Formats: sequence, structure tokens, C-alpha cells
Amino acid sequence: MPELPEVVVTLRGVLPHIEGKRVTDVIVRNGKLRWPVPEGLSVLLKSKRLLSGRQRAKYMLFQFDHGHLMIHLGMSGNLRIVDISVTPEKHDHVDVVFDDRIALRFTDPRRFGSVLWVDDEPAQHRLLQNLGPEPFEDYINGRYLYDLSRGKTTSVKQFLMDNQIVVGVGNIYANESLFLSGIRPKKAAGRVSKKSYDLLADNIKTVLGRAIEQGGTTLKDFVGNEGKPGYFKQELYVYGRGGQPCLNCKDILKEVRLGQRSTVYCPSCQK
DNA sequence: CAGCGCCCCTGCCCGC
DNA sequence: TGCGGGCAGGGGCGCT
Repeated sequence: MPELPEVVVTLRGVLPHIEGKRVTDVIVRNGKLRWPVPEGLSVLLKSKRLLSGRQRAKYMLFQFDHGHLMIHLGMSGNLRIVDISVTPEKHDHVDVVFDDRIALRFTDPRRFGSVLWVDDEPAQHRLLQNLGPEPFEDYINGRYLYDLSRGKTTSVKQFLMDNQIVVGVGNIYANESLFLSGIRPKKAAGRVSKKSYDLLADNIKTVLGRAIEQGGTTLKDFVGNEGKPGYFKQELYVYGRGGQPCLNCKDILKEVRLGQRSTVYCPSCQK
């Protein structure tokens, strides 16, 4: 479900309901996530006030005066606000309960997501310290991508999805930005021209920005703000469209695997 | 060190 | 209808 737009949409949807409120309890029904949910999270958070929330890469950081609750949605994770009277279902693993009887409910069938506690500066955390910049930073441009890619033999798609280069670009948006930029996904990153990277940098921002505006991309069951699905699916050119005609030139879109991920491109439009 | 596969896990869809 | 195989929006880690 979540690439950066879905994380942003989720955070925006959830935050107004809980910001400034006190935690009364944390209920962990299944703590076996990507990383174990820390023991004693409830003791740690009880009666503490949630000060603010922000996003870093695909992580959500909920700030308290003594640290941050750090949540990652993995592949199938979802975070929403529920009234505590709503009976938890099979994959509702964690509830952070607030003083007005609402809960921040973490659901994740595949359990690739994580719910962690960070004592000190989040940027120093081992899972965050090696992350590259956010895609909307001004200095993420063609020059930046071009310079970092020199000499790299890995595909431009995998380069783009490398969190040390730029964060937040997952499989959907990598496919889409490469299509819009006319770049073939399997082309070696080090052999892509400066002009192409100029286009690519712009298109990454355009695609991610537009996806956020549209409330994310709902493939299966993602719901963001106010329970609404994401409408960006309607604007996908290639992702999930292998074998179908290119919306630009009608040629049949090809689907290949790159780094174990499905990769779709137009053999005519992408060189 | 860069690059590549594996793996964590459940659900769903497809073909036999 | 049942079952096996493959695939799914991520990413850390170990190996070459």
C-alpha cells in the first residue's frame, strides 16, 4: 500500500484527530512485526501527550516529550482512527488509545510494517541514519541524480528506488516517473543522460505531488483521509498495465522483473 | 564496495 | 472444489 504519497495522506488523515491528546493505553495484540514491538510501550506512553507528527521517508514519526513513536507501514500496513468500541479484527495488531476514546489503529496482514520507539534524535536512529534526502528537496534535480549515478551499472529503476539516493519512490511511482521521462527502466543508471535525469527529477516530484493530491493510490484496500480511497490509480500509465496498449502510442506495454519487482514500460516511448 | 537475491508474512488469483 | 505456485505497494541483511 504505501509509498511516500500514501504515508503523507495517512499522516494528514490521522493527525488532526490525535495531535495534542493524551495516550491512555497501548494495546499490542500481535507484536511480531518486521521488528518486535518494544515491550512496555504502554508504560512508556501512558498519560503522555502527543505533540506532533511528521513523515521521514516512509516512516511516520509521532513526537512525545520523551521520544518518538516511529511507524512504518511495510507493504500492507494501514493506520486509521477508530472509536475504541469498534471490535478489532484479525490483523489489527496495535491500538494507541487516546483520552477521548479513540484509537490510532495499526493494521497489517503481512506484518512487514513496524511500530518502534525512538528515545533520542530520530535522524540518528539506525533505520534512518543512512537514508537519502526527501524527494521534494530543492536540490533533488537532474544534476544531483546525474552526479550520483556516474559509474553505476545498476538499472536506473533500482537506482531510483535506492533509499540512499532519494527516499519515498517505491515500485509504482518509479515505474510511472520513468515512463513520463521516456527512460527505459533497465538502462544502466550510469548511462542515463543529464537531460533525462533533468526530466526524471521533475517527473518524480510531479508524480508524487499529484498522487498526494489525489489521496494516494488505492490498489486493494488503501484508505487515507476520512476513509476515502486514493484516486491516483486513475492516473497510472504503466503500473499494473503490462500487456495493454500504451496510453501514449498504443504499442503493447512490456512487463519484466527487475530486482524481483514488476517493471512495466513502453518499448516505443522509453529508450 | 556495489550489486544482487533472499527473506520476513498473509491473501488472493490463476491454472490444473 | 481443492491445491500448488506465483505474485503483491518494502527494505534489511548477508553473500559474492
